[in-house]
Amino acid sequence: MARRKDHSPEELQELVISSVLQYLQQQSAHALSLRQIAKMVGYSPGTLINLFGSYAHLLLAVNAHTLDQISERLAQKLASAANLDAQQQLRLFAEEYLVYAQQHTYQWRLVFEHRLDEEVPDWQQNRINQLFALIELRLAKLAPHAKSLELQQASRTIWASVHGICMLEVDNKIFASADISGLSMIQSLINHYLAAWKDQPTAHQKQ
Amino acid sequence: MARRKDHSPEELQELVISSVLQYLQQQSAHALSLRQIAKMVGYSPGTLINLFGSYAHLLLAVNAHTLDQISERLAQKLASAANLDAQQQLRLFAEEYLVYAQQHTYQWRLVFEHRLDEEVPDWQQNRINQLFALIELRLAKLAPHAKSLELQQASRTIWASVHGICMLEVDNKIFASADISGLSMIQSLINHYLAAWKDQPTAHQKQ
DNA sequence: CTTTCAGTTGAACACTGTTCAAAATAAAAC
DNA sequence: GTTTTATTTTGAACAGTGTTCAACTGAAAG
Repeated sequence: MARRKDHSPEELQELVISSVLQYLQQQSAHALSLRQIAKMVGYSPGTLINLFGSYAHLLLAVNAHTLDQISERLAQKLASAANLDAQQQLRLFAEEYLVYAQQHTYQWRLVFEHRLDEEVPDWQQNRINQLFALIELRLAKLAPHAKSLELQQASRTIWASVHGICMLEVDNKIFASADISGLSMIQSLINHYLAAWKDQPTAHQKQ
Repeated sequence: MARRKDHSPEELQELVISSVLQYLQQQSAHALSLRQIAKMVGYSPGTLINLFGSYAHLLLAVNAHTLDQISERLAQKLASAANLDAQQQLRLFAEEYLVYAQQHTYQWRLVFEHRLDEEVPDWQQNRINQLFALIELRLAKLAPHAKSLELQQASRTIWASVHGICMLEVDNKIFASADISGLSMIQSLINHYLAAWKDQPTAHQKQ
């Protein structure tokens, strides 16, 4: 059984990834399996392992796709808000991240739930660093005299916080009054944190 | 094969949980299995299922233990800092949460990675709500005129943010200068957020 | 002593990801 | 056009998973 002219290796990769992405619109990746994907695309499990190396690497390829989608959407959002001031841009940035997590919950979750035994590949880290660069650019406008270390500190603090809020939202772990949502929490975070930070990028910590 | 007088059901539960906790000091729960646990305690897999209902519920019992440990440590930390002002208490509270996550990484992760098909049981949510209450008490001291909704909003925003920072730290996803750590991020978050919040509990959002 | 009852087990089931020799086809050589 | 070579694909086999359940054992009740 040699190459079936149905798909080239590249086409098959695309087919697999888009099939999984479609599946993740309805159900969690926990309910998925390699054998199930193989049936979906009409190939055998072994073929998919030849193609991706392992099931874990197949999911990693799916996650790469997701991270690209997120990057693109966030960049677009920023581009469409070029006329706003830096703080509002950062708020929209965070809000757009939340919207993506809400609209593609299972897909978004898989990125952070899936653990490779090896360490995270460089290209994945590069994608994340690009996002940090977008944030730091706006922070630099907010506090022109802030040092590089202070920009890095703030960008990572904000991103980790926004991410944490999104996780709670997506897991339905908010459990408070109906007036409290991921959206209002993100607004509270960005507004309060930045209000203090832009006047004092260095955190003075009283002991 | 009837009751072996080795352990009563309650004793066996304790034995299983403490065995799993011990295992989680060294390795991730992903590398664990029901059959493995059964071997560790010298019983058959079926016995453990009879006892806990399912493997998922066994892990849930482990998580209950972890949440109790966390609650206790946080409460102790607050008790030992009763002479400090509310903001410093909240900082220590968050820092202690981070320390726990660092010291019991696999155990801490399991709490948030493990998903039950059913919804989260009430007792688990109650444990979390108790922690929120501790936070809101300090927030009320910081801003005596803040309304209940504003206290809830702030407590959840802070907790979600701190949690997000801990996840990044534990996953080694910080990747910046050596001067940036989970600890410094938590200090930055608490100091900046609270500095602005206590003067203005309501987040005014400019659009 | 006999019956009842609850705790325990191992075999069986349906699944999982992965390996690999064999089979099938496409491409290359003749 | 035929044969050889190379490559892609597969299904069976393997070791593992959680779960079910009939059968068995030991202790307690009558």
